[in-house]
Amino acid sequence: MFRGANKVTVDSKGRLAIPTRYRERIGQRSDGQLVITVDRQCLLIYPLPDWEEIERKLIRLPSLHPQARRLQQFMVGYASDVTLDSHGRVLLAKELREFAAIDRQALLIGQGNKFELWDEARWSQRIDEWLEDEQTGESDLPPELESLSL
Amino acid sequence: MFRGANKVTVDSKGRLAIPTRYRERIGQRSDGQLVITVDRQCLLIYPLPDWEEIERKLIRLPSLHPQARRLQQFMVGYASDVTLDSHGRVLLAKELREFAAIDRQALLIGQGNKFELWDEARWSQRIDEWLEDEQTGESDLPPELESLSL
DNA sequence: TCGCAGAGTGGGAAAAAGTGGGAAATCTAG
DNA sequence: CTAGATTTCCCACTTTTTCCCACTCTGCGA
Repeated sequence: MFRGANKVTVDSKGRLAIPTRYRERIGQRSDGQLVITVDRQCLLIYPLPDWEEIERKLIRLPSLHPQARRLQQFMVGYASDVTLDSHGRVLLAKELREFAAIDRQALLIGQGNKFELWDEARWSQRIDEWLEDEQTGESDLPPELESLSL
Repeated sequence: MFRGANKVTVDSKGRLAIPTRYRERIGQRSDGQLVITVDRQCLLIYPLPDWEEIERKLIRLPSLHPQARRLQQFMVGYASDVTLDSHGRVLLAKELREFAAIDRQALLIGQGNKFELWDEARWSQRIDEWLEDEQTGESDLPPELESLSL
């Protein structure tokens, strides 16, 4: 399981160093092969085998449903294969950096079987939104959440 | 599986360079032969064998059904055979370029067994639509999507 | 406190990919 | 049959990518 948040920097060539503590696990799981794709506002980073499972699920969705089609289009469409280089870095394609507005400072957030990669500014904006929503009590939670005990 | 987004440029002669990482696969699958046809807003690029399968399916559709007829007409009608040249480029027929409003800057989007080719401006418009819909909570998702865990 | 080791960062050079243009070949129309 | 136009093929230049090396920084132990 990947956990924890790390500040990371993307250098001028678009390279991103994966924090060392994850490298061994990634090496084991997929021989250093990762797939990076887009979410609404951030990028998602999967070990190759985990991605392949997701991809299978996506492809099985009904392709005439516009929302499903769009999800396929974006997630599979942007998915890019990368391999860790000799220093444990991966190259973020320009298209991905543009999509997620990632310039230099970013946050790598462990999320179980994947990572999220956020532009620093967007992330803090998101924190603000979260706190605001809590304030104004925007809480029509789905039943699964209602009964969740933390 | 083809995946990933690439910025590509169509030169003044209408030629499009297929990114190298796909070439080997295309060479194996169809000896460099591709079929390019139209979708509603973009072009579709299939390896020849995959296209032939699609074509068979299309032709078997009930030809009295107006929507099916139209799909046949456009997809089969515009389908054009191309071969990779010595530098891995293909020639986009003028009719196809006009149909999809592809002028110079375009995006090649891997979608499993095929590619989509979008005019750059149209594609970013599509991204905007996606983000908007998500915002406004247009969520009559099909059950397959509701329960999808990424 | 100093120095060493591991991690992170930046940059240079070789190689590969992308791009554009020209010449030869083919086609079309008069 | 010929002249013009279009297509096809190939070559050369430019840009990007990739690989590798070197320097810096931080944290830990001596």
